[in-house]
Amino acid sequence: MNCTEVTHLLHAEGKRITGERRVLLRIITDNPHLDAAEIYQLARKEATKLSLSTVYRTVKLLKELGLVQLSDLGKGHHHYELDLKEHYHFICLGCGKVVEIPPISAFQELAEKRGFEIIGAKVQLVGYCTKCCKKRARGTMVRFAML
Amino acid sequence: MNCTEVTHLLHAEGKRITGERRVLLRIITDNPHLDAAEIYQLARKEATKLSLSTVYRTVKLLKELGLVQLSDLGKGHHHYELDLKEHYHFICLGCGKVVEIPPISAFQELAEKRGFEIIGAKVQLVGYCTKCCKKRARGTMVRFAML
DNA sequence: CTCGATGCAAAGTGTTTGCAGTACG
DNA sequence: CGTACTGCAAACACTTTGCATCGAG
Repeated sequence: MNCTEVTHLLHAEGKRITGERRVLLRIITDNPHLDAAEIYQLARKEATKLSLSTVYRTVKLLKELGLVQLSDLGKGHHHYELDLKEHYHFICLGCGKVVEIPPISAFQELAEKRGFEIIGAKVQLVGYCTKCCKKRARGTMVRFAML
Repeated sequence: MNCTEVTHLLHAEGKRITGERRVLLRIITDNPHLDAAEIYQLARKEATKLSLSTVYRTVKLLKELGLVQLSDLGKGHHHYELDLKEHYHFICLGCGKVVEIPPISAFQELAEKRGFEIIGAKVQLVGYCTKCCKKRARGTMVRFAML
């Protein structure tokens, strides 16, 4: 789902394509994991008068149309991701980095066995990235085995 | 990780085991996906004077010790889940039901290949459950193919 | 032109914190 | 008995809403 497609869908839904929306849609389709404040910050560079309300209203609209999904990657507030087709993330507990990982194909069998219909998959692996693994190996012990 | 184990760990960390914490720990270890308000509501049945602050403080404590994980199952606010070892959820877009599904084993290879260390996995499949699939089959068309 | 979209400020949520009193260890 | 924990209320951060105005269709 790219910017143009989203715009077409909005239009098809009878929504108006305003300057603000054009800017917001491009930013949201270009960037995978932004929160409202980050979208606002980027948008203000192009549409200087744009308000935070409009960011929220646009994001809410996209959410209602099923084009965007809320996610909380452990940062305590919402991030927005374009559509819910597939999201495979590895989140590093050491540095907080979020890395995209390739999809895993084992889900469809499960759905068939259970009579579910799977629309999207969201996988979050949590752990330590290569760099933080090394850092931890040399560093002090962690509190518990599980941390 | 059960209630007793969590209590032991708290104690080992030099934390005090108060009446409030006993109640909260039991509720949190017994229930997989509660939010702060729900924990509070349940806890008030046993500890009538317990405050919402204490719920938040306890949950925060558990989070800092790595015993509980925040998650946003698309409801717009935080739910708390005991530890981050493994969480496999199927979320129904029709009725909002959250179903536990069995773990998938394909992650470890990935980690080895990339030099990651995986501590926990959180998988959210999104779609329609058996009941809602049938309902949809008879019902009206949805807005877009993707919804 | 008309009605949906916007900016602004004010109101709502959910969460955190300061402080004085309480009770665990 | 000291100090970590608690309840309460006030502060805070993020999100939503009411209203007058603007502008896409």
